[in-house]
Amino acid sequence: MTDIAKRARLSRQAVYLHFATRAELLIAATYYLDELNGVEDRLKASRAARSGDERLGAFIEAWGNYIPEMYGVGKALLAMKDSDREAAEAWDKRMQDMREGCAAAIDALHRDNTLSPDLSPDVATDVLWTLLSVRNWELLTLECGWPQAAYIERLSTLARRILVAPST
Amino acid sequence: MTDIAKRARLSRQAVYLHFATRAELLIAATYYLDELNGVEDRLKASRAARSGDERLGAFIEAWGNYIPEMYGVGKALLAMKDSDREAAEAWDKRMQDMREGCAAAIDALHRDNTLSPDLSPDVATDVLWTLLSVRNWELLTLECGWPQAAYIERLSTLARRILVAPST
DNA sequence: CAAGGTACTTGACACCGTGTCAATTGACAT
DNA sequence: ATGTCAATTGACACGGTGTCAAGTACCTTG
Repeated sequence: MTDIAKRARLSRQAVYLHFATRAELLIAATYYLDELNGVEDRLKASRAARSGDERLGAFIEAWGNYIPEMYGVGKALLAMKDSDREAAEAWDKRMQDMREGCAAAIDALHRDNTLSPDLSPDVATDVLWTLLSVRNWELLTLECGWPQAAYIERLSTLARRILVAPST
Repeated sequence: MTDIAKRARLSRQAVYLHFATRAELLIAATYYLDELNGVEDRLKASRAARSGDERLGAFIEAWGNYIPEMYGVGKALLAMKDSDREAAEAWDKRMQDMREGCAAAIDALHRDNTLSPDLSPDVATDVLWTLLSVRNWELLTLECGWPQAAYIERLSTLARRILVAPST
């Protein structure tokens, strides 16, 4: 909080006039960032895709490119998840929202009859959701050094290979 | 530290007579757990497998079943990774060791000529390493509710589908 | 101009968790 | 009986979050 106040050229106490707790501040920051980046619209765009396969690709691209934008605040929120109920709920809600995107993509595949036959929609959603987790992005880009573009591209192929039935 | 001391029926200060810092204690705990569970041997067993495919399966099973055993301490270590150099190094070392197991399995596939042709060994190792991360285990079993056996089985099929070239 | 409100300041303080230190105790071995 | 070792109690420093009180600077409105 001291650091944040400094950057804002405020006293630490003044920050508390705007946000009651650290968690609240971070959560507000995520909303602000979302608005700034027009995330809603970008995710909405992925819903326009016709085929399930296209939709999957569009969703991965939209979400995958969103991660680095929110990673700073996201990491801070994640770090306090274990000790702060408010932070945990905010994070989990975000992840549940994201999961709906996954479920929608899987559903589209399912309707197309292109969902890999040995995966139920639920399990497929679990897999996609986990594959696209922020932690995985962290590992692949920051630890393994994948450039962002490679991350998007490789995850798209990966997801497709796992989830989409091989075209006869 | 207070809680740990209580459980050990010691004063908090006495704990510091044995372990200089919280991080040191947790790290020692991981070593102790490893020894107790004979993890070395179990991982070694996976090296005996003949084909790359077998080796991959054995490794996933060994590591995947190791995760829940170390998860308690592992989580505590992970939680302080961002704020404690010692903890970060210990964790990263563990993950690097695990990565070697991944690399060995990928290498075996590569030698068998059964590694999926559109993946370089390095990228394949990155993918397997990420797939088998503790965070992914956490998401799939604790958040998605996969039973441990399902986790192992599904991850094996998943990994195989991603990494192993479809047999002509 | 005066009064009031608003945003902010400084400074003090409580609470919690980690880590340190000094003085003491009790058991055991030589 | 003496020394050593493991543990105890109690106090304290430090850093971070969150709270509170009192004061200030500025702006609006009557």
